[in-house]
Amino acid sequence: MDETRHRDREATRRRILDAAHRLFSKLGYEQVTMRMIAAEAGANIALINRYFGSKRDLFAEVLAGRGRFPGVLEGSVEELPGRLAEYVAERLHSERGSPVMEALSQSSSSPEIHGIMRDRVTSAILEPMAALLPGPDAIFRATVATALITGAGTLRQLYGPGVLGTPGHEAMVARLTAVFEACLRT
Amino acid sequence: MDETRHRDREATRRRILDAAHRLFSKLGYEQVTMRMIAAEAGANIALINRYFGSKRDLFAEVLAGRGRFPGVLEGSVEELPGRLAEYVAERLHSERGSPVMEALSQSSSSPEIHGIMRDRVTSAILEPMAALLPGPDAIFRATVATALITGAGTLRQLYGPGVLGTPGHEAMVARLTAVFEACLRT
DNA sequence: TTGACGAGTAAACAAGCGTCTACTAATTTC
DNA sequence: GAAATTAGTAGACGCTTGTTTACTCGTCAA
Repeated sequence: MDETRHRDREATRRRILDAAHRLFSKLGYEQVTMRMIAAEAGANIALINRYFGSKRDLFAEVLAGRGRFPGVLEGSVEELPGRLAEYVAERLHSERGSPVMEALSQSSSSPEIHGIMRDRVTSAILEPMAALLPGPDAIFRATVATALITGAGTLRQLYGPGVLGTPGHEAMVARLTAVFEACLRT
Repeated sequence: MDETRHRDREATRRRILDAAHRLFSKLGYEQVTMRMIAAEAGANIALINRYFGSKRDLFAEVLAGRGRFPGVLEGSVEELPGRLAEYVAERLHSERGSPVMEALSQSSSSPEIHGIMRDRVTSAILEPMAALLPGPDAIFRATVATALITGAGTLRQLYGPGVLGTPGHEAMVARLTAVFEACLRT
């Protein structure tokens, strides 16, 4: 009712979830501390574990909530390489990205969340992508494409926006489209 | 002279370096602790910093010492995609890998060593590979190929040896060769 | 107005980290 | 053989981590 009430469990919970989403996407699981999340959310640190149980559980909920591969996997298979190329080209010189992909590029070294990551990558990326692909070895072909996206994220993280020697946007998309076609080809 | 002497600075130094190499390659920078390195090397923990200065410096020395991309970049350009494909196929279902590549897949989220990693990837992989490639955007094309290798390492790390739905070795190499050709093509 | 409920808070917890100091003891030098 | 050198050791340092406990106090029903 009143939008000015000061003690709102749901609102606080969502502020924490949003803050965790932003920080995990940008920095990865390990680099983000509970205190950073609390500060970003403007909430007390004890509330995080009260509402989510643990850091690990919070991470799982972030992935579960926002984990759709945003639109890229929807549409015709013929244009899928082009959409993947656009996605990679964009994330090579911008800040934002899908939380699942960001997490995959940046949190894969934390054994604590391997299970969560694995399940999420499988159900949100690999399986849907493979389902689109005709022909044999669909899962493997989807895996190769996913590896390319992941590696691009890793290098983006390492070299910063712009990465190395990126040509113009169109040329870059053209090149990447050809590569994704090779990945996904029957 | 005598191979049984108990106090040998150089031998201990090398044991520590080897142990660090093994652990960093397998687990990544963050997951490896000084105490783990000391235990693996059979040396006292204080000797690590005495001989190498700090964990960061030790990591840098590991990368500097073993950082050659092992043979893959040597040979004809025409067969480079095939050699890269063999390399990726092998590391998809085995344990061993180049320390630079392993570190790249597993340590990229540690801002502490971004500078070290960046320099090493540039000088050991990207620049030598780009130097082999004729035509425009050589650095970018080498970057795409590197992204694929890196991403494969990340997924290997996440899913374990065998990864997902890998077909037979030959079919896998054939597919990957086609993809690398698309990456590197003029 | 009172009492219960619960959102929010402050502070501490144990554990682990990289690092460093003070020391022991083996080796070498004279 | 004594003294200097130095490889190796034990243990603590300060700090940060995720987590938890004990508490305050705003809110709402009776």
